[in-house]
Amino acid sequence: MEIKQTVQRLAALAQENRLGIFRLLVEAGPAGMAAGKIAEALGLAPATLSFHLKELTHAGLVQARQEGRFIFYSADFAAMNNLIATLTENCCGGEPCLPACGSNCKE
Amino acid sequence: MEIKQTVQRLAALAQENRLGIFRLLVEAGPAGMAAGKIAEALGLAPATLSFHLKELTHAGLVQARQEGRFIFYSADFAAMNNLIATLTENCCGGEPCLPACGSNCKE
DNA sequence: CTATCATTTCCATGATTATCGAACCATGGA
DNA sequence: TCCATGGTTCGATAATCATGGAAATGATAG
Repeated sequence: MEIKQTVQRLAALAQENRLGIFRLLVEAGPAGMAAGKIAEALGLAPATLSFHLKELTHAGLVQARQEGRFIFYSADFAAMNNLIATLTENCCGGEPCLPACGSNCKE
Repeated sequence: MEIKQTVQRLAALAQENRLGIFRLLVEAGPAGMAAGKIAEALGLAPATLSFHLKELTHAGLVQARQEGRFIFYSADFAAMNNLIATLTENCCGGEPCLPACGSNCKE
């Protein structure tokens, strides 16, 4: 992954509200969540939420899909994978410095 | 890992110069690298480098150690592990959304 | 078409960040 | 002690970011 893109994605997640949004969307799964619901869940003003969603979308970490009058946002898991893979390869000396794959690898 | 700390570490890496510094330090390994060498390698003014090193140190991603007249900075691999683990658990729906541990898991 | 609801865009504001020259502090050798 | 060298802190500046009210847009139902 391009270094510029890595920085952009890290920056997108490096903000409390945006990280909260993303975590919520991960929880929500591929179906995603309407903008209004997100705003409600996190107590954000519509304009503020929109601003953050734009950041996340622009970074490629979330996707938007219109459904009726609502706009559903969902996490882009592949993008997140790429980011984590890049960090692992690129910032852990080639070999993952993880205790190898956390708790879910060999079980 | 605390969410505040996660945000702080993401923010520390979400800047081109700082990501560059960190990658350099990962390459340098546990021995680390003197501040001057980092500045030289990345073409940063001393004050600018110092500013970024402080960010990284404060986020717990790098460690400083004085050696003679030099100050050696090194990547804190454990901290990076924690960050990646947190992102994996927390932002990939509990189960890592990675194609499972990249290329290095089962080999 | 119009009314209405969901969301975005526009705009202003305050806060934070990045940069770097200059002054300062610390260490080790003459 | 005094100097040279390696780094940091201070201070100023410009740029970017976060926030939310108000107005505009887009979509749908009636």
